[in-house]
Parts: sequence; structure tokens; C-alpha cells
Amino acid sequence: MSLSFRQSDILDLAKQKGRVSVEDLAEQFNVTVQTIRRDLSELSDSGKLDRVHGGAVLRSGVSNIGYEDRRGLNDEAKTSIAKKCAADIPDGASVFLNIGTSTEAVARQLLTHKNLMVVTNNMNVANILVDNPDCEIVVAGGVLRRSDGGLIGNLTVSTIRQFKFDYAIIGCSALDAEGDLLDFDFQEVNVSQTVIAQTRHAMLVADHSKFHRTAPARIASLSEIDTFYTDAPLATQLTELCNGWQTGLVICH
Amino acid sequence: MSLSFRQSDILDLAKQKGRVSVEDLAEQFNVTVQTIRRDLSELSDSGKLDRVHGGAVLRSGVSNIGYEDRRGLNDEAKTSIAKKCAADIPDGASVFLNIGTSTEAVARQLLTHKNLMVVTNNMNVANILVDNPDCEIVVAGGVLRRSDGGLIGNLTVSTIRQFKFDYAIIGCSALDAEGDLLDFDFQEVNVSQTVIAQTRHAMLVADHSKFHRTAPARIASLSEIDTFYTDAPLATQLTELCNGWQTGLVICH
DNA sequence: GTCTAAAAGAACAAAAACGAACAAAGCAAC
DNA sequence: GTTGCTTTGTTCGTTTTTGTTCTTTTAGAC
Repeated sequence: MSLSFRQSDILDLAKQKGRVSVEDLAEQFNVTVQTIRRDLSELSDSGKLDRVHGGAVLRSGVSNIGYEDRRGLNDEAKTSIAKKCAADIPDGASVFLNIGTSTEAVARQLLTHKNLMVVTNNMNVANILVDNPDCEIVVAGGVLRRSDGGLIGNLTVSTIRQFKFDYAIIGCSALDAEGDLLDFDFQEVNVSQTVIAQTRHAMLVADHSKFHRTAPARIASLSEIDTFYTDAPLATQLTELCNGWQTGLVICH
Repeated sequence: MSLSFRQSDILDLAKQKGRVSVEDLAEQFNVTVQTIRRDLSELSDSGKLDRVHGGAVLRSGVSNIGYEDRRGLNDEAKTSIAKKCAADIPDGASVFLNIGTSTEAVARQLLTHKNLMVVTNNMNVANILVDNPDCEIVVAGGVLRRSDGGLIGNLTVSTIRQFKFDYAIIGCSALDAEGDLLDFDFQEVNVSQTVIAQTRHAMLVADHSKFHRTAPARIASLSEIDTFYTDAPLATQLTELCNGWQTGLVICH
């Protein structure tokens, strides 16, 4: 069953505020409380919300806030980064792509490559590349994370260990001043670390919005990355570090 | 089917805004709401959008691979088979579902089960069950087959070996008079055999159209199946064989 | 425990949206 | 010009959603 406009709006509000009240919603959407009640019971029946007297609250354990919002954010930047990155990947290569909107953008730019072998733990990447008939797609097994279509866990890591890639396209949540790649999810960190160990060329794709953010889990250092594709110049300090590490920098416009 | 100018414009708008309403589109393109409705149903039929009352939204879910028009073929039969089968699966079970439209039908009937742990090598099944928040989904890795969203190969088999299931839902391409389950793809045969070995209850779902077909690869015998769900009585000879094997038969209407 | 007011749910009618069928309009091929 | 095909508009009946009016349930005060 798909949600009505109002229902998905209610869900958004709930995600934003944590809880919603019948009265407020009725006023806000200009409908009667009865209609809102019906919406809330449906949302509760389908497990999206928990019903309480007077309104509804976000079901505990739901954390898919943000991903859909991130999609479309910095879209032009991501596309130009993706184009440069894809241009450096030759036909016939074996490539890994991990979780993230940036890597999905790269997948879109690989649609015309020939004879590729792509391994991914990202269901969205698999979905995108289905349209490239000249591309063999291997999906790494794992537990499906609903929020972003990622496959994570031990299963994923042990699958990846069975491969050696020509190129690995890595995304990350944040990049700090010391040149450390950070992520919000420590399980995805394991995947990324394994991938970096199993590839001949490690390529990082991250737009400048990642520069001034932070995240709890450390994936790796830029020193382990062969080429870093981004859309804005790095701090001079970090640029020098990259030069020392022989990490290539590609600034895309 | 190729999209009209208006249809691809609608798609662009939907991608941009996330949703479109019939009324607004009709006004914007200077056509009647009926025409817009037709456009939206076509876009929805081809899997580009999801229709909702009053408009349409971007398709939810992480993947829409293999969204062929396989639907409609023995659809009622498959649904009634799936309902009976799903009814025998308790909440909290661990379940495997393999490739096939019949198993996908079962997945749809599992949307309201609670606390499930589902393993599958079928991207469509994963996609369907994403909508059940009370269900942990594990995707078995493997090579993606575009035609049906199946994941196949050694990787799949070795992943499955790491599990033991309460229930396994098996589909097949054909069933011959001796009670042998057959398939078109020998790689999928490996998967099915492994699954049967790793499960406590093996359930076969196959409508009667499979009875008079044939296929080259042998999966197993009905003697290894615990319960067989189908929509028409078997030949008396085969029924007796099943009785001897203690294979349960459920004829669904 | 009882009481009470608010909230919820059920049942039905009204309104809006939908889909199907058919006619009209546009357009290419002949 | 006609013919056949596709697209769009029109007019229905049907379905879905919403509002209204009840009765029942719930949370909190006592």
C-alpha cells in the first residue's frame, strides 16, 4: 500500500518532531480529526508510527531520517565529481562501489562503460547498473539496511574478501582536517576498510560538504587513497599532506 | 514503450518535487485530468512512479529490478497459493525464499508477519519485504541475473551454508510425472539444493502450469519436500507417491 | 474503585477521484 | 481526398476518501 500525500507528510513531521497530535494535524491540513485518526491508524497498522492517545509517536528504532533528504543535495557537484571519476575507469575493469549517494552518482556515469565487472553492497547501485547490459553485477550479501539500501555486516566483509578489484569507489560521511575519512556507521567502516585492502586503486568521492562535518567512526586515512575526487580545493595544509602521501587530487567543476 | 514528452516532463517534475498531483499537472499542461490520469497509470504500470489518490509519488523501495510484465500470469492462483503458504509460517520464524514469481507472491503475503528473519537470493523479494518494518532482510550475495533479479553462483551457495532456516519457500520451473522438481538454470539448482539441506521445513510453491512443462536441470524430488502448495490436484499416481513420501499436499483455491 | 471529559472508533452519507467506454480530433500513409 | 492509428476530451458508473453523527473507550482526577 502506498501512502497518500498527507500521510507521508505526517510521517515527515513525525520524523522531524518525534511526535504529532491529532488536533494539530487536523488544523494544519485543514481536515477533520476523524481523517487524521484514520491516517494515523493506517500508519500505525503498517508499522510506520506508534499510536498514542491524542496523536502518534515515531516508532522506536527507526533511523531512516536523512538519506532521502541527502539525495539531490549538491547534485550538480556530485555529478561532476562522478563524471571525472568514471572517466578514469577503463572499460573491462573490475570495480567496487560502496554505500552513499556519491557512489550512486558514479554508477550513473558508468552506464555506458563496456565489459565492466561491478561488485557492490549498495542495492541502489545494482539497480542503476542493471540498465548497462555490458556490465556484470555482483551483489555482496548482507543485512539490508532500509534507510539507504546498504548491505552490511560480517557476511558483506567475508564476501568482499573473495575479490580483488582494479578500482574501488569509496564514499564517506565526513573528512577531517588531518585527512581521516569518517563514517556514521561502524559496520560500513569494516566494509570500506576491507575494500581498500583488496583494491589496486582506491578512489574517494566526496563533495565539499563533507569537509566541515564530523562522524564517529574512522575508515582510513587519505594516505591510503590513491585518488580523491572532490569539487572544491582542500585546505592548504591538507593539500600538502596529500602531496606527501602521493594521494592524487582531482578538483571537479 | 516510449514516453511522451508530457510523460517524461511529469517524471522530471516528480523527481524534482518528489510528488505530483493530478489537478496541478492538468492545469500546468493544459489538458484534462483524465489525460493526466492516463499518463500516471502508464508511468505507474512501467514502474516509474507509484500511483496514489490524487497524484503520484516517486517509487519507493530500494530496487525495481526485473519489473517485467510477468504479473498477471496465473496471478490469482499464485496469490491463493501464497496465502495458504504464508499462513503456515509463524511470526518470528527464519525463512528463505528463492527465485521465482511464486516465491515473490509469498513475500507479499508475509508483509504483515512480525519479527521475521528472511534470507533471499531474489532482489524482488528483498524489495517487497522492505515495506515490512518487522522483518530483518538478509540478501545472499551473488551474480545478478537481470531477467528476474536473481542472485546466483558459488557466492550465493556459500552464503546460504552459513544459515539454518525454519522454513524454506522453493519455486521451480517444472515438475515431472515422477515427482522431480526441475529448473532451467543449473546454477539456481545448486542454490535450491543447498537450501533444502539447510532447512527444517521445505515448502514448494508451484501452480499447475508447471505440471506439464519440462526443464533440463533436476533440483530434487518431491520426497525431500515437506509441504507442496499448488492450485490443482495432482495425477493420482503422483498423489500416491506423495502419500508414501509423507509429502503434505495443500490444494489452494 | 468511580466519574468525567477527551479521544477513539463505527456507521453512514456526501464529495472527490478514479477508470472504462466511446466520440472527436490530429496525423501519417496511401 | 480516404483510411487507419494514436491521442485527447466527454460522459458516464464505480470506487475511494472525507465529513458527520453517533456510541464506546481511554486517561486522568478524585
